[in-house]
Amino acid sequence: MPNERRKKIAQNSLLLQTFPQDTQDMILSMSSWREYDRGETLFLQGETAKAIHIVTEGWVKLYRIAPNGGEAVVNVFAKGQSFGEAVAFRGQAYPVSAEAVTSCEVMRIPSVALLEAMRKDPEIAVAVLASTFMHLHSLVSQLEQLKAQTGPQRVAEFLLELCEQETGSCVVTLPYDKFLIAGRLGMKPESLSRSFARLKTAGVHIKRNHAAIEDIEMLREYSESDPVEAWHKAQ
Amino acid sequence: MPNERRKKIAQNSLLLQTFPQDTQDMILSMSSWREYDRGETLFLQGETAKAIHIVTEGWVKLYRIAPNGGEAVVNVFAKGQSFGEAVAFRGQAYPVSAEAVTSCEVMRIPSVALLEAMRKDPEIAVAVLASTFMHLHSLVSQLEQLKAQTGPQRVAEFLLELCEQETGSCVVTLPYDKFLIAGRLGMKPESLSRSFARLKTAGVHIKRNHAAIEDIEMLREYSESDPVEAWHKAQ
DNA sequence: GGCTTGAAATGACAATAGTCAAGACACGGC
DNA sequence: GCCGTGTCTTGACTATTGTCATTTCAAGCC
Repeated sequence: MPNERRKKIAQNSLLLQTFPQDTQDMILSMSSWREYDRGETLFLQGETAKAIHIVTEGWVKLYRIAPNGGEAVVNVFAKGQSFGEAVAFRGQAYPVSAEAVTSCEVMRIPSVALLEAMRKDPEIAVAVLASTFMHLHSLVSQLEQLKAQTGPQRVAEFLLELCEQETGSCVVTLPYDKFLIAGRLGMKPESLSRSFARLKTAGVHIKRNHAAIEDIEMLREYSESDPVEAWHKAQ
Repeated sequence: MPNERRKKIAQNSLLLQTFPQDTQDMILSMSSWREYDRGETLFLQGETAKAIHIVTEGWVKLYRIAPNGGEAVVNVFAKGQSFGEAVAFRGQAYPVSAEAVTSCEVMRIPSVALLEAMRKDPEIAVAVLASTFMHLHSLVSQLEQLKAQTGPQRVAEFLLELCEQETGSCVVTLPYDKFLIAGRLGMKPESLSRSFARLKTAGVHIKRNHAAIEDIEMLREYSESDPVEAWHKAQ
């Protein structure tokens, strides 16, 4: 396999990119890769964490099964993103389960490797904290969305995060199937469908797994508007 | 003021309790205390973080104002709890705002103090990461609740977290006013009222700011049951 | 081409949660 | 005790979301 490619992706990940070269090499030499098929489980909630994961290809979802059987998608990670930093250090139990949503390739850094690096260079600890903070921040954003925005507004924000531009119009590709998108946004697939239908008046047109956005700024305005106001706009 | 009491609470906080004695002393000597009146702001989202906070008396809420004006309560902290660990190290901007919900007393640890401690003893970094992980975990739990449980079930779980026992019956005191509880649980005060009414059939009786739980296990079963099932029970 | 299959959209209905307005209740001041 | 204030509860109504059944659509296969 193209081992160099993997290394490059890992080195450019948010977690490792700020580390000095020799530390990166040390960590990479202690890590392993594994490929997963779509639907395969990386780990289950409750299992003891012994490694940090970095996605080098494909998509991985973190989810949680509530005691009542409901599934809550906590996050979906793409190439270059890492997860499990904070939990691995203490050998604690994963609070979530992880599953491959496409066939994918994941790098496993044994937590002892990072612990060792942290002992040598306290700056590494700060870098790990910074990376953990990103996750914290993303969870806070999700909470805000769930508590303070309507369904269609959450969908609008999701689409906005996918496009790279700030203004104008663009076409984005939906990264995974609608069932998963719905889960990530805390709604049922049917509600997602209806939300897409609503967004037509805000200049969004869905065709298969592509979404055409007429005017990014208009959509942003919609996602940031007052729920009652948003309703009138969508009539 | 009883400075000894403050120090004791801070030392028993989840963040500091695992630190060696001399590190605790060093950190405490560099910290300051401040009192806040109900409603006063500790900091606003977007401000640069320079310190970690530990509540030594009263209650502090972290909240976020969405672009559309909606408020989302991210968490409410009691005596002995700390927040702002991950963000302070990088001098990043707070992702949330903090406000005193009762008159309270808060200790501020300048981030330089902890950075210094981390440089001396890498174990400190692991302790800080563990503490950050607690926050991460609590946010994940909240997401699960919001996405996979009905209103009354979330209220039931909130009550269960307040009682210390695992079985039998007990009376818990609602720690802050219902408006704030509603916000924390992602609902309007009216819905909270109705949820309480529903929980009567699950053996919960609200009187002022006290909640009497007839049978803790029965309530847990209710909070963990399937939403549709839960509805039949509540009829 | 016609068939099967799975994902996605739609419609009808039930249940949940929000909004607005009115009423009940405790607490403090006088 | 009485009254005002603010908090909490209740009721009526509306909007949103979930559920279930049905239909549409596109893609793959023989």
